[in-house]
Amino acid sequence: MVTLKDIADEAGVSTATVSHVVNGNTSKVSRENALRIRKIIQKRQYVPNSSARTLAAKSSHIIAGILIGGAGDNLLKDPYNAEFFGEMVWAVQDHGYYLMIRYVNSYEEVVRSLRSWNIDGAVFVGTSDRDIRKIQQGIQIPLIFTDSYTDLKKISNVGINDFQGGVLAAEHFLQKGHTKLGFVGYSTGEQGKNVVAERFNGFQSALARHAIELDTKRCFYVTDGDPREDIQRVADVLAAGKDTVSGVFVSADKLAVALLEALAERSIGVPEDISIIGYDDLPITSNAIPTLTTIRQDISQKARIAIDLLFRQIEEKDKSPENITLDVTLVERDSVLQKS
Amino acid sequence: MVTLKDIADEAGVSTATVSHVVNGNTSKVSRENALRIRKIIQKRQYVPNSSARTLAAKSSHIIAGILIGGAGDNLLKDPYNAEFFGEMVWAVQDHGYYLMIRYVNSYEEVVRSLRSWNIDGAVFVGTSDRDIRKIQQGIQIPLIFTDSYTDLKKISNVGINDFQGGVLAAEHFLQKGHTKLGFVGYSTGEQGKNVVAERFNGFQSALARHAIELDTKRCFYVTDGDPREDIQRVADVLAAGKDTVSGVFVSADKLAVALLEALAERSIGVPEDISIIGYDDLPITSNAIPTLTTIRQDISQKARIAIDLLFRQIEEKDKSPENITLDVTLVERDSVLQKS
DNA sequence: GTGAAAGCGCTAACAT
DNA sequence: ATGTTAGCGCTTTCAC
Repeated sequence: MVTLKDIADEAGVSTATVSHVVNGNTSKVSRENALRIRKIIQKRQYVPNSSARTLAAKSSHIIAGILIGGAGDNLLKDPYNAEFFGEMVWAVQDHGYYLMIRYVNSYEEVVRSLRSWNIDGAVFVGTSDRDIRKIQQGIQIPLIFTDSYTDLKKISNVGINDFQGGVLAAEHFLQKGHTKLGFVGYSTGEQGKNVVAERFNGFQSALARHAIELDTKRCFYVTDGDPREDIQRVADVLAAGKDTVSGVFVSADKLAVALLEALAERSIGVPEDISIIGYDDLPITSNAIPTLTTIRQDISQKARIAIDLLFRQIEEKDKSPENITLDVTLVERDSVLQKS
Repeated sequence: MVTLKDIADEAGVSTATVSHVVNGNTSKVSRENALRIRKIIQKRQYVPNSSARTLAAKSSHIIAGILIGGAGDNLLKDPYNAEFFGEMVWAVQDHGYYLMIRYVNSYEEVVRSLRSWNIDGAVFVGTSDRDIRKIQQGIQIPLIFTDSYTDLKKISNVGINDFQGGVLAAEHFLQKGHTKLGFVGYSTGEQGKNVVAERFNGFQSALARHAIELDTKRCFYVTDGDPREDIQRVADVLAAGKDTVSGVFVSADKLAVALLEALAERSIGVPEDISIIGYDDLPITSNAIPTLTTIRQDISQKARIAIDLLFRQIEEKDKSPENITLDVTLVERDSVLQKS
């Protein structure tokens, strides 16, 4: 293994000089020396040892991508996570950093890995409010959370306008002549603001503005994880009372597609009998039958902004936390019927 | 920051003793000391510094997941890669290791990152034969490649029985009464054995066994990257000569789905006019219209086996390389017509 | 069973 | 502009 010292010896200079060259500290080294040293580095295929660097400089140039979820689940198989972290990879590398991907199910674990590797910053997906508090306490490097509605003022977050998504869905239904509406969402089990609640609130309040009430009997919450069974139940209720509901806003495309299938099995036509609007605009929406009208969020953009934010915080030591909210749009496809 | 030394001081022992405790080297420490030290570690929330460890022990406990591809592409957005690497994450963590994900487009870059971090082992997806040679030379840690057909004897590889997949497709077509067949595949630009060529060979040779010739005019190769345009061309030819082809074997589901759409635009019915068999069994196949009959490979299993192989090589220092081939199966859906 | 001490490869403060 | 040197936190050999 070729070390800094080897290069220094061969060049007849001190390790300090070589170190400066390696780190592009040109102002401290003479032209000739710099050039000569670079040549030797090239020739000997010298690669700096990142561990030694980290140890001495207390900065690893590692960014952690943390996914919170149940043990054993393939978290990246979820198209949302795959796009988000997949986009992060280049963004991180473009800054000359390395990306460590970590699945965790306890905050202690997060803190341990972050500390152990002298991680310079981390981006989280799937964090609950409880965890955010604890993680924030245990660690003092830049941390970016996503889709969080915690009231902790000092956290940085990138989210989308979930409320507005609900509004868009409501307005689209109204515009198409639907007034008997329902809602299906994941139940997060969390109190207070959260992604699902906001989507619901936006939906409900836009309807209220038009003096339309959302029948709570037509609002369903399904458990996260495997929603298959719950969705069957929802489909049953919907099928039974199909005259009482003409449009359903579903808080996630994954759920909406499952509902589509469950309704098809019960010979309920979409959009003839029931219209559906999803959320996220995952790739599956264009292959669904019918193709799904949905609220689109730009996942890749979210990832890039998360990394931008992160590096701004890494560079400007005590930058104050930011909370960024991205816009969403409605993508019209074939799952909403135009009523005469 | 709490260090080994802090713990040692508080316990009134040497750092060597604490180090042994941390590393579970119980045989070298008295019961009482071990217990007491563990308590202090717990109380002080001591977390070992991985960089220092790596530097001293020359092993980082980092595994690299390397994806080769064009700059800028979101490689993890591809469902195959997402499932493969997503599955790797747990497998790696279960062994107490960390996963670094890296997109690269040159072998020098691979070698640099691997060396820089003292990476203990790496798994590759998307490597070309040329690269494998060079990477192999530049680095002497356990390396696992996937889907490679290089003739280098000393590399470890996990692949699938591509040839057999082609055979299964051919037999299925024959069994359903199809004899006028075609093929569509990515052109890899590589000479010699490769995934696409093997799938084709299996297909062709199974047909040959039944004295059926594959018309080269009905075999198409499309460029990797964005195949949209090429697929349009293929669809045109297929549409024009639709009486001369009744079944097409497509070397990848992604391609098959694109073809499905292109044919639909030309009012060619699948499977009424043309039957199609894909390859991979990606999730999209069940949402395609019609649902796609395809050759299934178990991507998660492949990932787990890759990691198994890797750790066996890491543990048994000079284990000889292994080349594992996994079976594939045909999943029958609705894209192949039963001819009377 | 325990401790002393020599590194691992690098950075950065300080001296020249 | 360049060199000297003291660590960074840990592992590991060797002596006791």
